[in-house]
Amino acid sequence: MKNNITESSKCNAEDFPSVDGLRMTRQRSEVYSVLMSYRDHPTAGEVFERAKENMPTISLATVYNCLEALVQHGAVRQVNFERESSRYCPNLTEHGHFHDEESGKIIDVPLKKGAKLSDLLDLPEGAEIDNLEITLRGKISNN
Amino acid sequence: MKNNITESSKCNAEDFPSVDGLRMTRQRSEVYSVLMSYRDHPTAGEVFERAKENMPTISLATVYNCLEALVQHGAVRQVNFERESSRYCPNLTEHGHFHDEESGKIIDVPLKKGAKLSDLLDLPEGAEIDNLEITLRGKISNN
DNA sequence: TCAATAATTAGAATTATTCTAAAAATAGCT
DNA sequence: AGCTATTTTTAGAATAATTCTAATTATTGA
Repeated sequence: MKNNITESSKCNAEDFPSVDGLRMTRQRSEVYSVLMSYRDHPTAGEVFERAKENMPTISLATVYNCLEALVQHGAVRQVNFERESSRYCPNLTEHGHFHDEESGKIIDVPLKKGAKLSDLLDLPEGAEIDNLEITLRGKISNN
Repeated sequence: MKNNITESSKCNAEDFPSVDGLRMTRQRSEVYSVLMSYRDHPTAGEVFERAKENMPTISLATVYNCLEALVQHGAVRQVNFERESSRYCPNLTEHGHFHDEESGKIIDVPLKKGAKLSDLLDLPEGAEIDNLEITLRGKISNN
C-alpha cells in the first residue's frame, strides 16, 4: 500500500469524467483524481509526483495548468500558508485550515453551521465577500 | 505632499528608539518608522523604496533582515495575500484583512470585541492557536 | 582600546511559478 | 471520414520574491 491510501479509498481518473464546464482531458482527470484520492493538501510538485505514477509523461507545467483550470472552475481550492508553495484542497465545503506546527499536518476546520462571519468581524460598509481564507497555526495538546 | 501622507502624520526613525528586546540600529529604526508612518500594507520592495528616501544607502537585503527582526519581535505583522509578495502591517490589534478587488486597497477588519473564534469554527480537539490569519477578498458596493 | 559579536551590504543562488513557442489533441464542421 | 480552428500539452526558458554568502562595518562590553 503506497502513500498510506487504502486500496478502497483509491480512485482513478476515469472516476471523474467531468467538472461542470471544463473539458476533461486525460491530464486534468488525472490531476483531479490525485486530489480526490488522497484528500490532503498537496503542493503542485506533490501532485506532479503522484500523477506521474499513473501518467509518467505528464509535465509539471501541465499540472500547474490543470490545477489552475480546476481552481477556476471551482472543482478544487487553492490555499496558501505563509510563503510556502500553494496547496490544493478538494474539500469544497466552507472551512479554514489548521496548520499543526509539530506534525506539520494540515487539518480542515469546518465553519460552524449558521455561524455568521459578521458575528466575528467588523466588516467594512457594503463589503461583498467573494472569498474567505482562515488560517490557523498552532499546536495540538493531546492529553 | 507625497505618498498621500500628511506632514502631521509623518514621523521619523528617531521617534521609535526601541522595540522590546531588539537592538535598534539605524536601519531597523528607519524600516520601522516607514511602517509606522504610512500605516498601510507595503511589500518589502515598497518599504525599501520608502526607506531609501531618508537613507539612500540602505540595501534591500537589509530591509528584508529588518522586517524579519521586527516580525520576530512582534513589532510588526507579516501578511500574505495569495501568492503575492508578503506585506507588512503595523497594526498589532487582532484583525483580518479585506482585499478590495476593485481598488486593490487592503482594509483592516477588526475582530469584534468578545467574539470567540470557537463560535465560528469547529476547532480540532486541544488546538492551541498561536497565529490566526483571516483574509477576505471582495468588492465594496458603495451606494 | 580591543576583541568578540552582530548587523549591513552587494551580489549570487534558490525556488515556485509563469511564460513561450512548438507539437499534439480535440471539436466542430461538411 | 477529412479538414480547419481551437485548445491543450509539453520542455525549457524566463521571472520574481526571497534567502544565502562572504566580506565589510558597526556595536558592545571587558
